[in-house]
Amino acid sequence: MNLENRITLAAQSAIEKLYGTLLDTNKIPLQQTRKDQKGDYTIVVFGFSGISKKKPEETAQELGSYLKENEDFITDFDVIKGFLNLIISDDIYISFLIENVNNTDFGRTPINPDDKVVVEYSSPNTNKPLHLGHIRNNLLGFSVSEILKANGKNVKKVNLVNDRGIHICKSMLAWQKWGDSLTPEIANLKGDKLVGNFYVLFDKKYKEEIAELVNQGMEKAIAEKEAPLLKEAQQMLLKWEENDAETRTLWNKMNSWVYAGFDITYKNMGVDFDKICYESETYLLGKKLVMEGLKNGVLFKKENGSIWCDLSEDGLDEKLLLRADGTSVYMTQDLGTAQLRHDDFEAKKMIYVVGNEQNYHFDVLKRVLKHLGKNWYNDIEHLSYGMVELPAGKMKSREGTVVDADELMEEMYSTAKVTTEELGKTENFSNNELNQLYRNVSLSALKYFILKVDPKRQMMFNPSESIDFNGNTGPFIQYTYARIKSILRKASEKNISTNWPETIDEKEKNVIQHLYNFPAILKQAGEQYSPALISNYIFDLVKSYNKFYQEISILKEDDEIKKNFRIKLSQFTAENIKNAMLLLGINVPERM
RNA sequence: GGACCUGUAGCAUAAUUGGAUAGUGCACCUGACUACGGAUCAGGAGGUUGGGGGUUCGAGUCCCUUCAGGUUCACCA
Repeated sequence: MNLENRITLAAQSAIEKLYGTLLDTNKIPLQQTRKDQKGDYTIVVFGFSGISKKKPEETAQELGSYLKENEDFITDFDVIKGFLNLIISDDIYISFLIENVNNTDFGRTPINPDDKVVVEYSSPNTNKPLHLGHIRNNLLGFSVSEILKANGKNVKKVNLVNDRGIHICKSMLAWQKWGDSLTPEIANLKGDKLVGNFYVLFDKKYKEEIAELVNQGMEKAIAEKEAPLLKEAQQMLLKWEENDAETRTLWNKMNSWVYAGFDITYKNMGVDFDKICYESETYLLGKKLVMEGLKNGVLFKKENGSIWCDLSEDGLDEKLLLRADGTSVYMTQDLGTAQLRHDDFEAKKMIYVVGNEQNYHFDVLKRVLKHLGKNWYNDIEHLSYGMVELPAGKMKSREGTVVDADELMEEMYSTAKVTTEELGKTENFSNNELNQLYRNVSLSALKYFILKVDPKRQMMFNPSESIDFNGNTGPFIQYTYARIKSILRKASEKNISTNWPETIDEKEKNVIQHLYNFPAILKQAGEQYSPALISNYIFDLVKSYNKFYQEISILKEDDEIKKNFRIKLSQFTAENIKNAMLLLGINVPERM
């Protein structure tokens, strides 16, 4: 039984004895005592006044006296207004450490194979390279998957590649027209970058056409629809859906360039997938579902042949599901994808890691599924995260205002190299090891920087200010880990005592209290899909350890029992830092 | 215009889900290495939680109102 339960149970029986009322334990508000107050746990007694018929302060006093008297793990208490602060016996913390120090699965729940969860993330378009927004998506998806695994879920990580649609045709068309048979090899360029350039080129030429049409006296809105280039792209999409051999060959070729490019980026980022799906494989199923829906009368057809879902009863508009020319739209694909995923995995939850700009889309998706009679529509969960904003505003690929993923990681690497050369202890490192370390440190800075922010929040990134390596950062945590490991290397042979101290110092206790909270934090992070909770936890743990480290000697302690205890505490802290950082997809180096 | 989201110190972010004097990091100022690794630690300064009202023992958190920003409402994805 954990400490919180022990306290609430003790309080429950105390209240019954004192006031004759049996309260449910979840009606007893328990929280950790603020750092600036004396005590470990606090019972908030304002709500008990009705039962005790006394002022909150008196109630707290009585309750505190009773608990101190009758519970040996509560050694003292302190009352401030309606707050009853309890002081817990050191024994509890000492034995907690002893019991868990060798538990490498501390806080984790064993995986239950039946508790299946699908996490979809990344989901790039194959017409442009990955940028900072994708980085947030990838890191979140990967980390949330790890967190769910640690909470016992059987997680399948899925990448749904958006490989078809008019936008893909645009870059294909541009390459066909002006590409001059250029390949990534000839251009000496990553495939995704090359294709992205043609997407931008299309947009440029398209805008030129519009300008010309407007010059000739056409209205801008009409010109945007009538521009020959757009018509050509639409033709191409039609040919693609008709399985035209030439179009498909070009499509396959250009997409394979992009995939080769993405693979490099994913590898550098350290994310991976259990399965890669392609929308080109699901849109037909989507079409089928739409036709079924039409037959069953839950959808309707307009005069021009387009098919719609009426969501006015849900307080929304009509939603297009198939165009008049019979080609599918984004929603069509997603219907198919959802069905396929539901059938394939039999998952209890299907989590989509997608930006909050698509909140409406997922709302509609679930409602359409409901209309189609898919009673599992509620298994879909949209993990909606905020946009990454630059000082200049939103990133737009077509306008070139993006922070490229590869370039950003490259810059971080250089910074890590400079910093490590200046401060690191890397004598004896081979070139290979150095390279690994720079990569490790730079990725930790980047990943931590992004994951420490609550996913729901929009976050700010200023490319001209490089990401920090001091303070609340990944490298700071890595440094603490490396320093502990250094101590442990020196301590390994001297560690002989098997006895434990009877009391501990305030600083030691503080570290243990943080460690003690880890399982609860992990659980909460799993419920809220929030890596930020984990990163905040690690930072607080590390700070408390550093305070302890700075003030209390470990290896120079004469008392063997105390020394041994402090080594164990350091060992457990290091292990926990390592495991918690892995939940964020970050590795910690033994030396740096 | 309708719908949804977000406003916390110069910047970036927390707040145990309604609890105590709103924490923390960067940047700024002061101090600590003949030390187990100073990428550290100790201290200082910096706040009307966008504004106004309400609910109650108690509000950054809930309700109303107002201001500012963002997203979305496509035969784009």
